[in-house]
Amino acid sequence: MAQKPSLPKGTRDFGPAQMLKRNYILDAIRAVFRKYGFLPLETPAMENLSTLTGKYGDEGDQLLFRILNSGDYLSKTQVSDYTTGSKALTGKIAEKGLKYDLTVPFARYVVMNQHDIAFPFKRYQIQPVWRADRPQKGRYREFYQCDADIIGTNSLICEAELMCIVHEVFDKLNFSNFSVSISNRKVLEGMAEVLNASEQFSTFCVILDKLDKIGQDRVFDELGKIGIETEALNQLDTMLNLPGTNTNKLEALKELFHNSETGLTGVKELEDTFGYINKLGLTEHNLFFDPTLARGLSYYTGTIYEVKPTSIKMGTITAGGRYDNLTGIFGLKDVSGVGISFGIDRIYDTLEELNLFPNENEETTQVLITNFDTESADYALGLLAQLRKVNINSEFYPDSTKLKKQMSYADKKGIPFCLMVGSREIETGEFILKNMSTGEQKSLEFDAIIEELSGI
RNA sequence: GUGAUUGUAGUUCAGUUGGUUAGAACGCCUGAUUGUGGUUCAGGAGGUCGCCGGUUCGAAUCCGGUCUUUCACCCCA
Repeated sequence: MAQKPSLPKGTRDFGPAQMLKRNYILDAIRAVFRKYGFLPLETPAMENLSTLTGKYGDEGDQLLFRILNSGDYLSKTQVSDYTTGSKALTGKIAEKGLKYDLTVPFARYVVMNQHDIAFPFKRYQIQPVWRADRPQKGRYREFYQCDADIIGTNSLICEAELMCIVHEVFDKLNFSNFSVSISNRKVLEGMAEVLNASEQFSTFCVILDKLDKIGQDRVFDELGKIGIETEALNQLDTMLNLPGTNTNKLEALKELFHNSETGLTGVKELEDTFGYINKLGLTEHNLFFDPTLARGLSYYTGTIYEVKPTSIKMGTITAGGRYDNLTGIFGLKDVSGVGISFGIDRIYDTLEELNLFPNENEETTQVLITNFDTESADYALGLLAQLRKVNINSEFYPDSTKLKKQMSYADKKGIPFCLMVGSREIETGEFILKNMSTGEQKSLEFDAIIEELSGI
């Protein structure tokens, strides 16, 4: 008895209709990455666990998919490993894991190839990653990341260029209802200094990050619980709700940060970044300095930013930031990088919800030649070859079944034209070309048909 | 990892307090139309009610387990 097939939890098939749309997004992203001078890179699906573990925190380690060793994987274990618990045991029976993101394998690659790489190194990478998370809305166990990173320079011009990339990609996709929030981790450190909470900086960020989710009141409650005083919270309230333009906000922060060197550096970096953005000709309409932005704790040290759609309810669709010491964990110190990651799955959902996918698909077949019988099939194959020679996407129905079935196939596949090549047409040298959307048919010589089809 | 939730035809879903042969819409197949799709009409096929076990004279329905779906938390894209 046949068993019902199924997919592993959190994974999906992408059918032809979905793939055409996904490729539409990926092509746009890839084209812009190339335009800005990024080179492609791919790394293996699996990495040594020693490369992956310890880079994403304890939580992250638990979310790694581990690959069971090949062969007699129990040969290196003892009964005591089993009784000690699964952690001790997995270390001995699994040496490899599926990659968790693209950034750590990239850092591993840069360190391994540091002598061949011309710095600053600009690479883009579009690959699936895997997390053993419990799936939910917008979260899968296998999903794609589209990353571009510049490593080996501190220049804030890179930040500005990444902002241009964001705008250019979404412009290419005819999507304009998004906003970019940008901040700098040094600004957050400045805030923590003003609040006298530098010691608890990472806790401070975790709580602040919940702001748009649980609201300022509850965030302040939690901050109060970790010992931040009411007076300090009043100052924080001021900092988080600065009025005016990006420039106004940064100016105001300078006053508030007069005792925090780190904070002032952060403000300066943001000012410089905005300056470069202007010089690159990008209007700031979709770009906002947001002092409440607190994402990306793990390795970000400077600029941080994220992009969200404004007209619909949707999480972050693109994000990134600067990391000063990611290669340091593999032994290459003082190499700063900054990157961007487009979340194609969420961009897909956004474009779908806003109905922004183009209707026409160049990739689908333009014309279907119908199959009447063996003799006309031989003739039709010659015409098929000629159509393809002039780059008209075309196909020939492989079986000489009823016309009804063949045309129904063309209809379902969205093929705009059917070409009838039967004994009558072969005799007269005029073939019937049927427009499937209007139902109109013309009897034309083959040259005229090519002309008709190329003129689309 | 924690707490909920879902599963019935290819798809989306009905299915009463546990009671005879589990239904609908859409889709699919055949014909009306032997050289014409998308419209219309007539007919037809299609189900281990997720899986395993339990309660019962009797289970799609109640109970337990398991897998799966979706959602929230943790965390993250």
